[in-house]
Amino acid sequence: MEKVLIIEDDADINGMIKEALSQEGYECVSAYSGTEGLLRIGQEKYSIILLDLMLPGISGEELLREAEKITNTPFIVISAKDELDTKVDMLTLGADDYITKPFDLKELKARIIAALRRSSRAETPDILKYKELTLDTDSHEISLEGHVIQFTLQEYKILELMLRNPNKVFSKQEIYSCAWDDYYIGEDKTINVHISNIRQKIKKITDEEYIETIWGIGFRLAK
Amino acid sequence: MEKVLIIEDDADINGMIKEALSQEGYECVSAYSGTEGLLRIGQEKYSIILLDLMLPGISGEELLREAEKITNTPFIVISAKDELDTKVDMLTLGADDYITKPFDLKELKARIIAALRRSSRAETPDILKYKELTLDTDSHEISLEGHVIQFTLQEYKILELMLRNPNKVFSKQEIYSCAWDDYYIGEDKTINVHISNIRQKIKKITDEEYIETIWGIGFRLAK
DNA sequence: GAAAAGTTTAAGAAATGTTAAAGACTTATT
DNA sequence: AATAAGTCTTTAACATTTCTTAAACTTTTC
Repeated sequence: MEKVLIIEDDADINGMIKEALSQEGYECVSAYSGTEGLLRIGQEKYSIILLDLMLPGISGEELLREAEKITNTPFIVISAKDELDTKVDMLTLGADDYITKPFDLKELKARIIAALRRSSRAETPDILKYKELTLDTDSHEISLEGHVIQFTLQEYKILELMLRNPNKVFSKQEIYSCAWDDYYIGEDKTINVHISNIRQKIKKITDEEYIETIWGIGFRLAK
Repeated sequence: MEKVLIIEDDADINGMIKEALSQEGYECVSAYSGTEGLLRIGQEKYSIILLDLMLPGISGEELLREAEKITNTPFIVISAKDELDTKVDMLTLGADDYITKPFDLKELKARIIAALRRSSRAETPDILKYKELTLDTDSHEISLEGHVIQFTLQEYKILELMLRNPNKVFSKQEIYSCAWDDYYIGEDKTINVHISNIRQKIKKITDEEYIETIWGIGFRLAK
């Protein structure tokens, strides 16, 4: 599902946008200040970000400049009618599109669709991170503290599964059915062996624990 | 210099846009009907195309559909204020952006700049290089350390695919559907054979490895 | 301390990749 | 139209890597 971050300090407008987009099937997250927005951008990957220019804390311009360093998510800038010159600058600076207040929700939706289409066309790789562990879905490479580690197919799949849900505890059944595209049939030792092998490869580089055992339940990324 | 095609039947508006953009240093060509527009698109490569929806001859929608087949030039659709639904469709259909009449020339310029920026970001170069390997998409020639190597069509397509995304690992399915313009049907040994043949041709010139096998996943250019 | 659950090692089984060669197919040439 | 040259696909034997299983060992829970 497409995840949208709405950075807008006016709670009414923020809520209205959220409601409208949620109805269309988007998953929405609201941020009410520039600093909060930046924080959320750093924590999670969004499909698209709606950014109001007038913000408390940090200005929209600054936010855009900062955000560009850490993500390539497309931005749609929202601003009042009288700031056209600023908007020209925004587009030049890096926003993907802009829209002026008051805006028609239909138009906003259309611009979101267009921006998402453009961004999917550009095809950007997914990069998952957890502590010092980085997984690049494009190159299928996993590196730890800068060192590339060679993982086998199953090991890779297990790590990808965990990195996509950093807090979730996975039962062996879940790991099996996800990484093997198959039903789970009794013998569960296989997964223990793979987990063990992953741990050993990680141990060669750092002593820090990356996979935690939850007794009787399964495994997850270590806190 | 950026070349702009303006497809707009109203001579006054067409002229006004042309004048404004020419002042900014764009080279403008005017077309006054859908058919003329399509003709010009076929004849010459434009950086961006401005398209009025209400056209004599052929509708803007139809034109867009036809044009998409022959070019990847971005379109900005221009239309009257009351056709918002149509515009939503336009964006979904393939337009890069839209703007409603009456519009501010400043805004039009900004949207042109944004569209050009996006398109330049997506643009692919004519000559792809990786280490000592050079592929010229124009002459369809591939050379290694200065020596031209004769590759067959399929070999060429596989190499082109890989050179366009130097880090990505390509599964056999991906290679197949890209180089064969066809769906993937089971038998996967074909690709292994082509990879093998490519490697042999490269080996005649250098011992350096250019294609790497990622077990269980596919192939990619060697680091 | 016994039972249950998890870890590790090692070896054989299974899956996947490589290469060479033959035949099928396509295209160019006479 | 026949021949020739080149290209693509399939087959099959072989090589390599990865996966699973089994067994011995360790840790946790009750």
